[in-house]
Amino acid sequence: MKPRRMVGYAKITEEPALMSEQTAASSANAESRASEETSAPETSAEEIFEQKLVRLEKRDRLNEAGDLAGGAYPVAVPVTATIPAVRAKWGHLEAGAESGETVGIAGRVVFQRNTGKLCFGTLQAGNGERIQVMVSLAEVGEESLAAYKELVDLGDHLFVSGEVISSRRGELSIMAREWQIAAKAIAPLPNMYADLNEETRVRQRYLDLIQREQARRNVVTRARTMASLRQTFADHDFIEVETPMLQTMHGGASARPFVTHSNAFDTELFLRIAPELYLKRAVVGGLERVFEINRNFRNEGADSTHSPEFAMLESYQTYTDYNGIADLTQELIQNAALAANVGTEREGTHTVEWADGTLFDLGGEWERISMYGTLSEAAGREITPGTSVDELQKLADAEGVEVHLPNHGKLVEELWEHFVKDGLTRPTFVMDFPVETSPLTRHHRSIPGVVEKWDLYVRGFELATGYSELVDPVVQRERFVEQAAQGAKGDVEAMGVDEEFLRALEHGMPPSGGMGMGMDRLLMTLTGLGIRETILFPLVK
RNA sequence: GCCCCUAUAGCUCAGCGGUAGAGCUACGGACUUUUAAUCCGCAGGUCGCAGGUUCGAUCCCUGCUGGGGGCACCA
Repeated sequence: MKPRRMVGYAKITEEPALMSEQTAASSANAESRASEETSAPETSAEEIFEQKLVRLEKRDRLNEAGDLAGGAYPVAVPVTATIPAVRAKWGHLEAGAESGETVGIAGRVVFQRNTGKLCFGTLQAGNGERIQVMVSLAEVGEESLAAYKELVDLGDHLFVSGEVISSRRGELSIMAREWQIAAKAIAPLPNMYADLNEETRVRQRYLDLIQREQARRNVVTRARTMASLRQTFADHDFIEVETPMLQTMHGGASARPFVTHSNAFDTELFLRIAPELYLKRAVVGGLERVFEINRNFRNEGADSTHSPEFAMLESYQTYTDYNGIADLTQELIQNAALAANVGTEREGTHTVEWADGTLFDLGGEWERISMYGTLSEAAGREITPGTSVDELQKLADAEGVEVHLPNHGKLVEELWEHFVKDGLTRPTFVMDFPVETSPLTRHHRSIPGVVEKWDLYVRGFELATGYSELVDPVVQRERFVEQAAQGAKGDVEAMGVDEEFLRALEHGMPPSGGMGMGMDRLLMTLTGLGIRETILFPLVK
């Protein structure tokens, strides 16, 4: 599909002179042109792009006609009102009424209904709101009406100036006194009443946005969510920073990085997998409440919940811990839900509606459960950080849970997922993880073998994770050294010893709580959509 | 990385071992109140690409490429 399109496009751009000659010479005689085509195989572009050629010819005519309609791509048109504004002001005009007011509006032609002496068109604004325009022989004259019918196609941007009226059937309309092409569409508008197939939706998102209300809504929800997060942070005196995406060392998470090369430094560079190590430097420097919303890149599998590039929120707050940062996280998400609901019937509530119609309540206090506690309860036996690997392995075998490279921590996590995770429907903070699975995290202040970490589970996936941050530079160095040893053994996800970061930490980082949250996943939580729908332009091959 | 499904007109989709069909779009015509306007007429396709089987392949087989889903890994 794609290669053929590319070939065709190349043909078009290579032969502009030929085509305009041809189309100008034969505009009144499609049949003779067609027979010329068959005898001239080098111009076979027409066979593939008949509709485009027709429109290219109209573009030429518009440009040659000069003031007939101002050319195909005027630098400006005298718009005096937006389609939504006209609707808001005159939406309740009674059928057949005339407002006496003249406006100039522009929009994309999405439907046409032309009769002999009266043409109707439907113009669509960027937000999807529509208004009818009428072009009547009595108002614009014979020449203008004929030009309208010949030159205006579905998909064109059209400017119309005229009186705001309501048609006999009560449709709010602009009765044109003047009209002008605002931008000629050369490519035909897709069918407006059948959704594009999924691939086209993603590859040509602009068509999806023109065509599908849900696509437009997703973009708005995402923007509002981002604005809401920033507002909540601002309300708590956080400041936003941007840290490097190109890094000489990758770190801050266990993940395989993308590798690139700097010509200037003649060195290997990594696209960041997490901003953590830079944000912590910022905290050392005195940015006591700091956050970043930006892209991370992970060279791993892609599916309905994972994209190679994804937007991530990370924040750090001094003089709080993983409990304090859980409070903040809940507030951030609940405010985002409020923002997503603005203008809907659920305005003012934390209950969001997913694309499939499911209502999901994000309100109230979210439960904080202990990983070991809930696992013990569900398994019907006491499981603690002291439970032996043997005993855990027996339980796993009995339950049919397979664990790759089992150790205490992995067994506990896998068993917890098996016994508890699927039962979680409400947003839930799962607290206190086994130390083996979180080597970069601070040990629990009172429970040995456990770290002060939580995962926030929503819809069965991890939406966010929070920590009481490890700030001891000596312990941090030990952990890096262990990681580097793993790397030497071939673990592609292991990070190296980041001396620059350690130097910062040696200057003292205050006790802090830290949190990371996937933005695309937050949008999935608020909309119920897959990750490819929440990202405007997902990576496609 | 493994398994399954899928690719047909500008768009959305049928279809079948005997070289393709619908709706909308496009093109020609009629129509001064339409709402996906309607009516009449008429075009448009290397059936993803490359091989193979066959008298004959869009259809069956193999490989490749793109897309979707599942498993594994990860946020």
